[in-house]
Amino acid sequence: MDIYFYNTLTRKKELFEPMDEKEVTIYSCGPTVYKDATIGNMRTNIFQDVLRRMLKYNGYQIKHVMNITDVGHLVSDGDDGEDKMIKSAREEHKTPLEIAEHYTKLFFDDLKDLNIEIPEIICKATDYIPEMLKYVKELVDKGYAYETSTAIYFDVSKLDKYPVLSNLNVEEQKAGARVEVDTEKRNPYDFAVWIKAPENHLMKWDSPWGPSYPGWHIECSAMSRKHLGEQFDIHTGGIDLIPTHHENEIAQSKGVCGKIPARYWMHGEYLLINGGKMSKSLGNVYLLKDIKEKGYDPLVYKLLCYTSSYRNKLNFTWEGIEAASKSLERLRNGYQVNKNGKDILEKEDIEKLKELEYGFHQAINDDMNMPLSMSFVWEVIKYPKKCLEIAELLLKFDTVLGIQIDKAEKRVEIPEEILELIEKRKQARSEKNWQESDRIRDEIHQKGYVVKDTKDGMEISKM
RNA sequence: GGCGACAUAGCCAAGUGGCUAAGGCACGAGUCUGCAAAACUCUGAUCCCCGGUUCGAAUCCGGGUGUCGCCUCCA
Repeated sequence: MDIYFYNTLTRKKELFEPMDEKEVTIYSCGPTVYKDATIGNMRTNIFQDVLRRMLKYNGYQIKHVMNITDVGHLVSDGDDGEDKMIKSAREEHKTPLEIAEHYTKLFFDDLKDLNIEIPEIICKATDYIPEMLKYVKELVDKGYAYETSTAIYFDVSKLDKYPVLSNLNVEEQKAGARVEVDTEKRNPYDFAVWIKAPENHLMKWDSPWGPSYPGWHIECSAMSRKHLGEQFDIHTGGIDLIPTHHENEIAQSKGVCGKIPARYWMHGEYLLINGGKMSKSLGNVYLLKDIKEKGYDPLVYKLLCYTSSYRNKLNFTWEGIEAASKSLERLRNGYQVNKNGKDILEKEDIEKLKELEYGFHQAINDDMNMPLSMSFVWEVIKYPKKCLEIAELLLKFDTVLGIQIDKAEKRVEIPEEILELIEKRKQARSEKNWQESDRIRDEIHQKGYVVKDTKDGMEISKM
C-alpha cells in the first residue's frame, strides 16, 4: 500500500519512495543532554517512534540513527554564547561528562517508559570529533567556510539558495534584527561550524585552528554522512529545528556533498500547555515523571498524543490525560475480553474485520493519521463478537501503536489485613447486612484498595 | 515590523468538493446491581463571521474577527 508523508521541503504530502526498496534510512535529531527532557520533547520522540513502527508494519527494515548532543550547542545563536553542557556543568557542580551521562540515562528511561523503540544507531557527538573536523576541513577547502579570530564560519552567500526549508526573509533580516553582529562575519546568517575555545573552556579538542570545539550543526552532518551516506530517506526533528539547525545542516551538506542530505523532512509540532507555550517562566514545564507521579501509566501520554496529528499542535491538559487514561483502560480491557472470547467468526465478520484492518492501514499510511487510525481500533474493540482472532488483530495494531494493549492488570499482592476485611465483607453480604458491607468497603478504600462486586465475586485492585 | 499555523459538538479531535460531518473523554438516559463501581446500549454539532466560485463547500477564493507560534535557545 502506498505511503504518503508531508515533506517540509516541498510543503506537500508526497508519495514516499525510499531509495532502497527494502530498507528505509532515517536520521533523527536527538536530545541535547544538559537538562531534563520534557513531555514536549517526548512528543517528538513518540512521533518518530510511530514513523519507525508504521514503516515496519509496511514491511520495511529500518536503519535509524539518532544523535546525542553532548557538546557544542550554544545557549545563544550569536556564536559567542556559552556551551549548554558547560553551563549546566557549572551550575550543577559537575563535569560536562557527568552531566551528559546523567541526562542521557534519564532520556532513555523516558523512552523505555513510553515503549519507544531505540534507534539502531545512537551516536554521541563527542565520539565523532575526527569526522566533524574532516567535514569542517572539506568546507574550508571547498571555499564554503572561512576563519575569523573566533571561529570557522559557513559562508551562506556561497549557496545558490540559503533558506530552503523555512521562509525566512534574509534580506529583511539583514537590517540588523540580530542583536549582536559579529563584525568579522561576511553575512548575518553565516554560522559557526567550528569554534575556537577560550582559555578556560572545559571541552576542547586540538585542531588546525588550535584548541576548539564543534558548532552545533556540524555533528548531524558529520554523523549522518558517516552512518547513512551523503543522502538518506528521512530526516526528522521538532518543528523548531527548521529555521536554524536543519537549514544549516542542509547548507553544510550542500557545501560538502552538493546535495540536500535527506529527501523527506518531517517535523513534529509543538505540545501546548493549557493552550500556550510550555516555558519555565510560566511554570508549566512537565516531565514524564510528573505524569507517572500522578499514578498514570506513561503510555497514557502516548495515547494522548494519538488524539492529534503530529503536524498539529496538541494541547496538553490534565483533563486530557484523564480521558486518555480511561481510553487506555478500555482498550486493554477490550483486548482481554477478546482474548477470552469464544465467538465464532462467520464469513461476513471476517470481511468486516478485513475492512477495518485495511482502514487502519490506510490511516497510518496517510502521513500517520493516528486519530483516524484509532477510530478503526475502536471499531474493532467494539465489534459485537469477541474472540482470539480479534485479539490478534489488536496485537497487530499494537505493533504500530506501542501502547501494550495486552498488558493485563497488575497482579498486586493483597496484604493479609485486606484479605481479612474481604472475608468479613463476604460474610456481611451473605447476611444482606448492606450497612456493614458498605462500611467495610469504605475501610478497604481508606487503606488504598478498591473493591468491585462482579458476577464472579469481589475484585480487588490497588488504587 | 516580517513569516507562518490554526478556528469543527462541554473538552481532545478526524475530515481538504458530494452517501446520514469519524473516534475518544465528559454529561444525560437506560440495562445490570441491595447500593456503588465496572461493563454494555442509547443520546448531541451544519462546521468563527461576511461575501464569492460551483449543480453541490466544513472542505476552493476574497475580506473580516479571534487564538497561537516563529523571526533569540528550545522537540
